[in-house]
Amino acid sequence: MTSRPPRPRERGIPEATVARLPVYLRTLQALQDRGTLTVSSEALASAAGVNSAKLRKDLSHLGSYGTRGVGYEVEYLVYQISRELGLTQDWAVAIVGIGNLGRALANYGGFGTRGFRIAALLDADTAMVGRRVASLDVGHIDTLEAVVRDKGVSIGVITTPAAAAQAVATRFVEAGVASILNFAPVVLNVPDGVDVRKVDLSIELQILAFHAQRRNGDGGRGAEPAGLELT
Amino acid sequence: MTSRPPRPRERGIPEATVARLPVYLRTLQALQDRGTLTVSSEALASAAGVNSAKLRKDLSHLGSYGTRGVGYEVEYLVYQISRELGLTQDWAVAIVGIGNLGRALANYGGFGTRGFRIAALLDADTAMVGRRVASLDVGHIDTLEAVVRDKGVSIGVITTPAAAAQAVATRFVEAGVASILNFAPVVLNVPDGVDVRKVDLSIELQILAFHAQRRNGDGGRGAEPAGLELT
DNA sequence: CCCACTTTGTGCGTGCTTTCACAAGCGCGT
DNA sequence: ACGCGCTTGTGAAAGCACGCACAAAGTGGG
Repeated sequence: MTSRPPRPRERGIPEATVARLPVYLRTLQALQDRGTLTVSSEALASAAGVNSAKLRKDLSHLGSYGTRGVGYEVEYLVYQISRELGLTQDWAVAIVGIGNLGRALANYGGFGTRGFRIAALLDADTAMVGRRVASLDVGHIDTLEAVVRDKGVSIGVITTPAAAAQAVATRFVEAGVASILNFAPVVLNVPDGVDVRKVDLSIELQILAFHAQRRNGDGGRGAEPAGLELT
Repeated sequence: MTSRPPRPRERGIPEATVARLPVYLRTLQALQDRGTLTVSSEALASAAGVNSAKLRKDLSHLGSYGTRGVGYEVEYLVYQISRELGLTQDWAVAIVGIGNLGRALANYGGFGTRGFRIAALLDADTAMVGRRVASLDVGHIDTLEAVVRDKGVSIGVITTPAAAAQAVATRFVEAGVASILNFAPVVLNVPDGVDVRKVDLSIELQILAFHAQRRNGDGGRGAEPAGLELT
């Protein structure tokens, strides 16, 4: 029953492409640090771990930024991708749930290179409130709305226990945050127009386990311990 | 095609389906905890945040475990999915890189419910080696091969700085670990047959930023359709 | 100026994913 | 026993994504 207005798909850059742009960007920045000035699609694709045709098609969605016979100018491409991803502006991030994971994220210095700034840390535990983590004072969850408003937070990160995640998400949304990164192992329910991405360790492990089981003898049992052969 | 060891296809469950099974599993376990005995595809899909037709098709790849007119028996389905994902056996996990993130993972109690067991923590920093984290003694990275062999490690988790990740991955592979979960922001280069999954915070943030920028007035092109307003 | 060589940008075929729509099955009340 | 209502399982269609292969476009040498 989503009576959403027509989805104009707009200037559609395919979602699959968007997901790869950050990888290209990082690869290009590594090249830049090494002083590389231009790079061919073949070389860049190889470094980014993708097919070169796919890379060229991905980049073609941004525009024609390459030079035939030469390749792409690294610096220029870095700028174009950054701009497309919105990294030329400043994004204020709030992290809710300052447990082990929340602290790890807060201290993760290169929080994705530039563009993102951790503006606030919030927790429900009064024993945690007031403590200083990563050069920020941990605030109480009750101040979420004020913090979002005063600090201009536009991205919310949820690292709370599963039980608290939905409530935090709802408060984020009602406070006007439309981008949420969820580390809690629950499916968040949010209104249309709010963008939720989830990072889930146990899901990744389970997918690995599935393939590992298939590689081994499969069946219901564990078969032999890890296969010893490779190559 | 070259000579693939056993069978390349077997009972091909689509990759997209595999990625969703853990979500269904978790949702079912939540229902189970609440005492629910059976669930319809509609209700389960809603709770898992997917379309009910998709859910039914996904489950149909495992077999016909539902009852028409009734739905799915929760407990039975939990078992079937668990078995398919390989969670009925025990997976020994080694975490390399005991920084903030590594510690967070080590302490993350419900490491994805049952099925996974953290068997070892390794680090290159001698100041960290010997310390006790999450009831385990941190070992030195040089013992990786011995630990993998002795503890039967089949899944490696990399939480090192980017610069060290590739070397660790290579050592894992050569030690016989064919499943790697990588948190370091680099593209890992591994031989065929090794399964690498990556979890990358900054990539997720950048994708969120892209969509957020698009929701707003956009940064490069004013392609904003009429009637897009919020608050 | 022309030609050989390099590399981009893309049309097109192929295969995977999602969604729709409905026949087949199952339980229950009568 | 029978039919009604509900729900699964699945063809079929539509939509995406991927990768090949090649024309177009640019560079550099003679």
